[in-house]
Amino acid sequence: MDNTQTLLGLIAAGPSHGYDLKSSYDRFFGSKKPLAYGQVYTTLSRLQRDDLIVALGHESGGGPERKLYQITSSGRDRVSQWLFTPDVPATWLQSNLFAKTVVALLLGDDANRLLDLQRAEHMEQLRQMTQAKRNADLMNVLLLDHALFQIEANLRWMDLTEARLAELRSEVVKA
Amino acid sequence: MDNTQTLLGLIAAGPSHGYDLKSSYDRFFGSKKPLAYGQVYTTLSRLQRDDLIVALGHESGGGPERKLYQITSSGRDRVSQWLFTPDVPATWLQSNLFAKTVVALLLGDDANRLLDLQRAEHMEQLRQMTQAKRNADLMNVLLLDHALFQIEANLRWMDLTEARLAELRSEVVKA
DNA sequence: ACAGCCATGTAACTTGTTACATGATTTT
DNA sequence: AAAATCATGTAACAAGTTACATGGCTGT
Repeated sequence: MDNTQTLLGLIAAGPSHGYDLKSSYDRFFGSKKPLAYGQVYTTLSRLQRDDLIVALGHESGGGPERKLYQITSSGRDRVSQWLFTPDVPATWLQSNLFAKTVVALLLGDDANRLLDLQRAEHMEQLRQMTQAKRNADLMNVLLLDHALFQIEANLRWMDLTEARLAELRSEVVKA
Repeated sequence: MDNTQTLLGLIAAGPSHGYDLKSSYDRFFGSKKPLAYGQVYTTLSRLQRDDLIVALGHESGGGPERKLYQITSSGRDRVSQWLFTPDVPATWLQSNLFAKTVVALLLGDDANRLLDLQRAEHMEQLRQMTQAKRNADLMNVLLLDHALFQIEANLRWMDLTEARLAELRSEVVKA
């Protein structure tokens, strides 16, 4: 997902320090997949090295020392470029689900079993996320909707694939 | 997508060497996102180090030296575990598209513009992939179908999100 | 006094990317 | 003879994960 760009984007919204960035990040992008502190501080030093952010100096009043970082104009350009450059398709063509299915077919292994297991997991996630949407704020509803749409797309693909398994098996043997 | 696991899966299908694995990989998983040789050989040495594969010795007859690798029983276990352990939801909750949208909202920047650009790119990909399906073998049809379903899901999410932008802006300001 | 949170960082390790270097064989 | 392809690898770097180390402030 590119944590570096996302963090830079958060700094672009206003000067901040590592600890705070980590919690903003987690708040916006979900309790699953929390950002590690190790990641935050190493990323910040790289951003500073590349002149995309600058340290505003230490703030020590009322609490532990905080290092405030502010975005530079160069950093602002970078964010803008990131935002308005649409992602290329490579992303959509790499899928664990597809890779596993291919390998299962190559091994003559039980591709049906794999697909059934994945389907069960997808259904369970569908259930959980639909449930979670009930108490979520608008931002999290959007996040969950995105995941829900993807899950539904995967389910449709699995149905299609399972219907074609026999054909696929002969295709793989040929290769 | 986890290249390490995928390569191990390909070796599980039968002993092979680096060069050959790279081309199998590219054939199965698409011309976009070709696997770098650097990746192949470093991955192979790590797999060997971890006793997931063993070298069958050099084959020098008729051509350059080739190092054949074979999967071990430990490696076979690993593949099996990979295949039949369904992916967890974290994957579906991290999306560049979502991250960009959030950052655009935070910056008070033009989220509409971002979504329109992404939509245009998605439509173009939809067109290209639909076209590509015409001359594709079954395996590639499956790959393309997977991407097409994802693109459609993203398009639907973008529509939904755009319809909610006004609401979202006030939500973000509150935060 | 102690627990819990705020805050920053380093070290070791894994994975992935790009570029470079080398040389043999096959095809034109 | 030259070009394309087969084949293996190293070096340098970027990014991500986990674990560890440190210390100050706040609330009970």
